[in-house]
Amino acid sequence: MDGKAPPLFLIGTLSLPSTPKSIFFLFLAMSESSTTTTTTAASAPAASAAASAVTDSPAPPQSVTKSWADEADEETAAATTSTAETETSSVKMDGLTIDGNKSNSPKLLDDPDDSNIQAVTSGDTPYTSAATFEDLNLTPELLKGLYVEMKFQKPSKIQAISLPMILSPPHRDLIAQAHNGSGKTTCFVLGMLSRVDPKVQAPQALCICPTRELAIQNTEVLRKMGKYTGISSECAVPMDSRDALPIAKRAPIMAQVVIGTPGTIKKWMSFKKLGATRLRILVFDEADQMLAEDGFKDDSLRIMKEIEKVNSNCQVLLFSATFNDTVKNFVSRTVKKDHNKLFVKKEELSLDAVKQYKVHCPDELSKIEVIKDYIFEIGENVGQTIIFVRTRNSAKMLHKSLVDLGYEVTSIQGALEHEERDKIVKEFRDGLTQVLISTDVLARGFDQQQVNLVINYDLPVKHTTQFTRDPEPDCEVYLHRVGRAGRFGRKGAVFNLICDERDERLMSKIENHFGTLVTEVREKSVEDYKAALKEAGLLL
DNA sequence: AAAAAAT
Repeated sequence: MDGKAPPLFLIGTLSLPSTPKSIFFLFLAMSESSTTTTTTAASAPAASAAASAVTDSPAPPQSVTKSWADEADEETAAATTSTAETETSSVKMDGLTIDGNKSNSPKLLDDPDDSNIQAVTSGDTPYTSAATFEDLNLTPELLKGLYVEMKFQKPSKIQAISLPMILSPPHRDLIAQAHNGSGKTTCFVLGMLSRVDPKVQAPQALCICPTRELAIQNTEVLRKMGKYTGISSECAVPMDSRDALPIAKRAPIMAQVVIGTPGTIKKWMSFKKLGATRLRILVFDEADQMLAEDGFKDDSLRIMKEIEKVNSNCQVLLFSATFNDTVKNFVSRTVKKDHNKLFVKKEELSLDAVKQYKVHCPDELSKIEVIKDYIFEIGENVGQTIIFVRTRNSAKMLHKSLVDLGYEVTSIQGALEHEERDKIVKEFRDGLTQVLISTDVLARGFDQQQVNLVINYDLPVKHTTQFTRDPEPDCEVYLHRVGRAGRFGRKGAVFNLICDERDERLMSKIENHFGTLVTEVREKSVEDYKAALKEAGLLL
């Protein structure tokens, strides 16, 4: 691309439903390939070609830890050299240092969207940021859903920028990154709903998600938002044993929107029950995971190919809060060449509204002590809590320990039966349970506004380096876990339980990666934890 | 080999 420093333009100020006073500045880069200059009341055009480059940061060496997670494991000392990805920074950002607003305007704690999004648009289509939902030419039924059902007032920042790109011809593919809890789901759900032709009774929008829970959640959001549109939808996740008619015997899917997990969608397609000829829009939620080598890459590409076979004009949307360099590079080659993209620098990705802490625990057992003696003591009144663990076994064991101690906690992990998973999530959503122990099955996307506290019982570790002497943290997963708190700008706190030098190094690598400071809590007294939660804004 | 999906 170009190596010139593109000029910057201030294109809009917006506010969010839950944060009425917030003001943000959005800078977009403009380059020679387009010269757009329309302006509306509170918005202006998004721009063209320019791009982003992100780099990773390293950190120090070794040690070993014993945890329940490791019990079933074998210690292999095969030292893997840290992943040195061949990153052709085909994209660059020279003059694109868009830190302008940082120094100018003080950050508001409850502002979920206070950082910059880099927009790179293809061709010369001018996009005007949407100041209101009315700007988007939505049907009255859909607008009503937004206002009445969803109780939205105005588009969030990512919505304001991405929706015009999604909705206006020529309906280019879009890769969009935005912060956790900033309203990505609304972007693609609204996109799907508004691109469906109500008169056509066939699948026209397809959304693929990494977990059953996310597919169900997204389906629920779509049904709520689309309540007045009459648009039909189907959730493609494995069904409960009993009332499930074998797919071979089922009638073809007529629903206009299908949201599901890769396996079931593949299955439906291979049984010719899910036709792709009328598809107009294909969405990958948590797209980086859906297209990652150790994720669902094969499934995703397979599905895309199946669609391409019968359909040449299906818009592809890729959404996630994280795109590491490797995935980002691959992903850009997966979609059509003239796609648009929105990216956030990784340093600006961690949520300022969620305060991060680390707690030193001498050993594995003391982690439980910290949880019950301190965090539970004061955490009960600050909302719901999710405790993340690394393995299914950890989930089971920690669950048992806490239940034996008399606490009411539940746990979820992929080995549970579907029904059981659904039940546990429902109980948590209904507020019947206060504390949920989870593997990374819920690390991404799970949206429960009452969750204010996240505990990393185990830090997330990259699987490939897990048994090396100096494992790498999984920074993406870390960010997603943290993002379970602080939904839509709410306040939150994370406690990372650190046990040994290995954990120390993981933690500091995470801090380096995001350029954030994780405050240490001295496990001395309940007062210290109270102070921490006060600082996080969760206690008075 | 983790977790995720699902055969």
